[in-house]
Amino acid sequence: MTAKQLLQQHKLKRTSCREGMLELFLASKEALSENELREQLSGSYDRTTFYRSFITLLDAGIIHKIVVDNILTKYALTTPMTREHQHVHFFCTHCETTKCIQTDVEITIQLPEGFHQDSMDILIKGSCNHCKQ
Amino acid sequence: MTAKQLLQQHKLKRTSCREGMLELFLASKEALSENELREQLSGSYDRTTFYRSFITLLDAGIIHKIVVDNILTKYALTTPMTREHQHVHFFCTHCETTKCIQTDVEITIQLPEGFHQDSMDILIKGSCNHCKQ
DNA sequence: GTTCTTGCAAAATATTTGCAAGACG
DNA sequence: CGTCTTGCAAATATTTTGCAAGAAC
Repeated sequence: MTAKQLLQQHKLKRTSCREGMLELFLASKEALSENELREQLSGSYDRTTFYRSFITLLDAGIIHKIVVDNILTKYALTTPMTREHQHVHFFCTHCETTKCIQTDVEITIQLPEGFHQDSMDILIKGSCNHCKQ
Repeated sequence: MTAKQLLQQHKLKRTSCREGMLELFLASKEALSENELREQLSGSYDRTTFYRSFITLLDAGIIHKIVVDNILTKYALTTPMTREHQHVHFFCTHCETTKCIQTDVEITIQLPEGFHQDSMDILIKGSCNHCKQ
């Protein structure tokens, strides 16, 4: 799957900003922040454009957003694996690497009477393989 | 446990802002936002004071912070139940009510080789008992 | 050529910091 | 009275909006 195909598949205009962002997402094993994208695209685009592109790609479901406390916002491709209801993210508290974790176990939490669950976000914080102590 | 006791126990000065905040937390079954606290304390304190009081109470471990995406930040008392490594919050996408959910089930997620878990935050989104459709 | 996207400027929002005045113990 | 806390002003950061020029199809 290429950036071009992803955009066409979702009937989105193929602009260089969107295509550049998607290429970076496709090449990365980890979630990326706005700043990381900006650096790698050599600051070619305005911040406003990034924000609007994020919204477009989020709405299309091509990427999803990962927010860690209020510290950090990252984005990652939505793959079949991450499209699931149940979605686990790992955040390294040392290097801030953030990634989607595959899980086969079905997690169920008993809610109080009258509460209804739509989705569940799970964030695990710790040290990644490069930062292990 | 009273607000006064909580502050003394943690060797914190007993100021009216801290005490007022803690009284609201003690009386509430749900997490509260800065705005909710401000309204209920009739805007008696500066925003800066709230932020600094949050930091003080967070550092002391008296309260904890719940961030929902980037939309909303709430705070709730840290009770023995919520002091656990594993922490479940419920967020109602209609009325934005946010609360800590008790769970006895121990959730374990297999991390990739070399990754180490310190903590896990679980956020369940859905409708609360008042907003159920 | 019509519609959607971009860049710029500016506004809105959330949060942090410095400093002098004031409250707590 | 010494130390910690508050309020104000201002800085910083993030995100949103309006509008005219430009690109995509």
